[in-house]
Amino acid sequence: MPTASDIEQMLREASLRVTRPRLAVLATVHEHPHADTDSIIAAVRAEMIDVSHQAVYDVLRVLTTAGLVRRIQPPGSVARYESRVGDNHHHVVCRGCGMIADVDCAVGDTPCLIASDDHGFDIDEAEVVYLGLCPECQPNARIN
Amino acid sequence: MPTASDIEQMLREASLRVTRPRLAVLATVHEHPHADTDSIIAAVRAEMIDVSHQAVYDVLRVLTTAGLVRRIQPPGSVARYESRVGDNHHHVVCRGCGMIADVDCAVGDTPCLIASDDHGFDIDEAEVVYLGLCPECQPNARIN
DNA sequence: ATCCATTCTTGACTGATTCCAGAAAGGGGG
DNA sequence: CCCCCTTTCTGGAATCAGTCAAGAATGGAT
Repeated sequence: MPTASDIEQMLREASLRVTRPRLAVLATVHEHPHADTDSIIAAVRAEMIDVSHQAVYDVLRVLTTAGLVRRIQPPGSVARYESRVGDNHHHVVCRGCGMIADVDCAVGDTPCLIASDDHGFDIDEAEVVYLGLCPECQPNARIN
Repeated sequence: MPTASDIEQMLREASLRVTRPRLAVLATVHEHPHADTDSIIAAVRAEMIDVSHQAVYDVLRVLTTAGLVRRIQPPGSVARYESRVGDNHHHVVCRGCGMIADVDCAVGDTPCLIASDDHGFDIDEAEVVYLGLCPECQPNARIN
């Protein structure tokens, strides 16, 4: 887990101003992977840091643009953010409880970038979402 | 393109009541792949069929549950619907204009169902979204 | 220390989707 | 072919995530 000064340095390296909301939000994303915006707001405020929800939305957009966090949008869920960037990894989403876990790509570094027919598109990224049941939800599903 | 009676039969085979809104919505999804809800409402009304937007939302949910249409939610876009179901195919989304095209899976029928570490999840589906630029948007991107 | 651009706050607003309750319509059994 | 019950449709209001706008505050280069 990065320290407060690590976080600060990340901001500086991205040529971003270092402000209290940014430090708090970025630290929170590192502490709570896959958190949605509301959870992030709650977590930041729990640290006794007073921020408007607007500021959090702004900061998350800026951090995403700067590549410091990654925004993921699982089907049927609001936007979530994570700090793991730069490696091409994907996600499993539980159909039962919505839990999200990271998975590395089975094939290679740029795994699914090969579509059978790309229709002339210039493809630069592939988002993969696996859907299934987490270990905890599997027993419940069998009962029904 | 399925005829009106094909559409009707699809509904019956799914044990769904045959109603005007359902016929119209299902036909529209066949005619306009990747349409969002608003476009579907507009297209249905253009056929002089008067439906409430609520009915369209209902019908789409019912058809999705019955497996007659598939709901897709590209990042940064509202929900869209398509009639191609049952085959495991994916989508390319253009970063420029938002256009969506179908792509078959490069690897096989159940392509990316193999995650390197599945965390104990029971995975039954993989959604893949390729992001890039469509042929039309590529020249514009180069200018910037 | 000062100044300007950037960022934050407050509060209102949009747009997609859902909830609700009553009205209407499908279709299997008679 | 008709009736009744269940499912579906209508219209309106509500919710929820996310965005817009204008003014106040703050970071950091000089």
